[in-house]
Amino acid sequence: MSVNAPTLLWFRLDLRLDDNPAMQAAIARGKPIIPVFIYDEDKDWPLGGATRWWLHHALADLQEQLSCHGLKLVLQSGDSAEVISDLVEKHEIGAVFWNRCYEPRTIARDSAIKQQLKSQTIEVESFNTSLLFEPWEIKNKTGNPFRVFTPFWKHCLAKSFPKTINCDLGATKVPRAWPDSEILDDWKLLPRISWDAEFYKFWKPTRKAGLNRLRQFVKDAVHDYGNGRDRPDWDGTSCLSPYLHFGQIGPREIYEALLGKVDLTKGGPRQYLSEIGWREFSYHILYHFPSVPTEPLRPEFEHFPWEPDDQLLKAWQKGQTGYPLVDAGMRQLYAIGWMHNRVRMNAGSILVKHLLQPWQDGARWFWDTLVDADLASNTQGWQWTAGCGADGAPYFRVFNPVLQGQRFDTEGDYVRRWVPELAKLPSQYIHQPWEAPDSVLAAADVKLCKTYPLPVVEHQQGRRRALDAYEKLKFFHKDKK
DNA sequence: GCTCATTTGAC
DNA sequence: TCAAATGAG
Repeated sequence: MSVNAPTLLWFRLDLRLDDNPAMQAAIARGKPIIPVFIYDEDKDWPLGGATRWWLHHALADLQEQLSCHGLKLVLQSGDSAEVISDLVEKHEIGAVFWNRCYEPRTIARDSAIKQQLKSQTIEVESFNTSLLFEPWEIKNKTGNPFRVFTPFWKHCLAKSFPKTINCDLGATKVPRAWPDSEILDDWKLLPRISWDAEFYKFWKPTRKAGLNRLRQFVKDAVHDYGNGRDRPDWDGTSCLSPYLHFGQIGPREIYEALLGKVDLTKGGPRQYLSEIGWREFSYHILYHFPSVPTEPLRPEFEHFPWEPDDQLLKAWQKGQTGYPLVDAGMRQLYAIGWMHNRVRMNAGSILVKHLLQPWQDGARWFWDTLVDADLASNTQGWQWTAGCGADGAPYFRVFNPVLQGQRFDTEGDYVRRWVPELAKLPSQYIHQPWEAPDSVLAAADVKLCKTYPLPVVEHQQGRRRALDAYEKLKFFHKDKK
C-alpha cells in the first residue's frame, strides 16, 4: 500500500461537512480524501418521488460545499459493496470511513462491507452523527430496550448530551487523481412531469437554508411551541424534518442551537426537545424490533380485521374523504411533500380507524410522498396511530376530525389554503360543510357531492365500527392466552 | 407483585 | 370526568 493511500469518505444520510465525525477522522488521518455517494436503491423501500427530489438538491449542495475545499463528490450507482471494493482496488484506498445508518437492511449491508474491508486489512470505521444516543446504549434497569417513550426520554435526559464535532476543513488533502463520477442529472432524481413547482416555493433543500430555518425557529417559534406545534394554520413548527432525515442538519447541532438561548427544562423548548426525543425513540424501536416497518409491534394486531379497499384508499390519497381537515392535509402533502404533524395524526386516524385500511398502506403512501420520509419516524407514527406500536394511543381514542379542525384550525384558514373549493364557506361550517344550510352552501359555491364530497364514512358510524373491531381483537387476544 | 405514570381526546 | 392497558421501577 502506498504511503499516501487515500481515505474513502462514504456519504449516506449525513450530507453535511460540519459536525461530521467521519469527515473529521478522514482529515485527521492526513491522507487525500475521496468523498463518494453511492446510489444504491433499497428493494424494500425505494426512494419516493419527494425524497428523490430532495436528495437531488442535497447532493448538488454537498458538491458545492466540497468544491470550496478543492474536493469533489464522486457519484456512483449500484451495489454499495461492489462499488466500494471496486474503488478500493482501483485507487489503492487505505481507509474507509462513514457515519452510521440504522435501517435494518442498511445495518446488515454495512456490517458485511466492514468485515470484508477488515479482512483486506483496510482501515475501516463508522461513526455516529445522526442520533444523540446509540440505540444499543439506552437500556432500562432490566437491560432491555424501552417500549414506552416517557421513561426512555427521562433516561436520556439524565445523560450528558453529545457535543458537535469540529471539523478542521482547512486541513483536507486532495487526491492526485479522481475516480470517474457519474453525473447527478443522469440519475434523474427530479420528476419528469413538473409536479414539483410548489416544492420550490416552500422548500430550500440546502444546508444553509436549514440552518437559517433553525436559527429563526430558535429565535421565534420555539417559545410558544406548546401551542404553535398544534396549529396547522400557523408557522409554529420547525420544518426541519427533511434536513434531519438527510443529515443536512444533525440533532447535536439542534441541541446546541437551543442550549443557552432558551430554557430547555420547561415550556415550548422542553416540548420541542422531546420531539427530537421521539425521533431518537423511533430509532431505538426500529433498531431493537427491526420488523416494525411492516409488522405490528403488538402481535395480536396481526389479526386485526382490516378491510382493504382500493377506492377508499384512493379517496384518502387524493384528499377526497369529505373531512376538510384531513383533505387539506392530504393535498398539502401532495403539493409540498410535507404535512403538519397535527394533521398527520388526523389523516392517519381517519384511514386506520374510520376507513379500516391497514396502517401499512398509509405508511407506504407517506413514504412515497413525504420529503421527510424516514423509516424509523414514519413507522413509529403509523404504529402509534393504529395503536399497535410502542407507546400507542389507547384504542378508544378516536379523533373527531370536525372537533380537531375547530380546535386547531379555528378560522379554517388551513382548509381554505388547501381545499380551495371550500374557501368561501364561513368558519362556522368550514369543518362540516354538510351541516351548512343550503343558502350558505349556495352563497359559497359549494355543491355537496359535486364540488366537494360528503364524508366517505360518517363519524359516529366509523368510530363505532373501529371500536368494535378493536373489541374483537381483545377477545381474540384473551382466548389465545 | 405492587405502585406509579402515561404526546398529541371526547362521548 | 372518563377510560384502562401496560411498561418501568
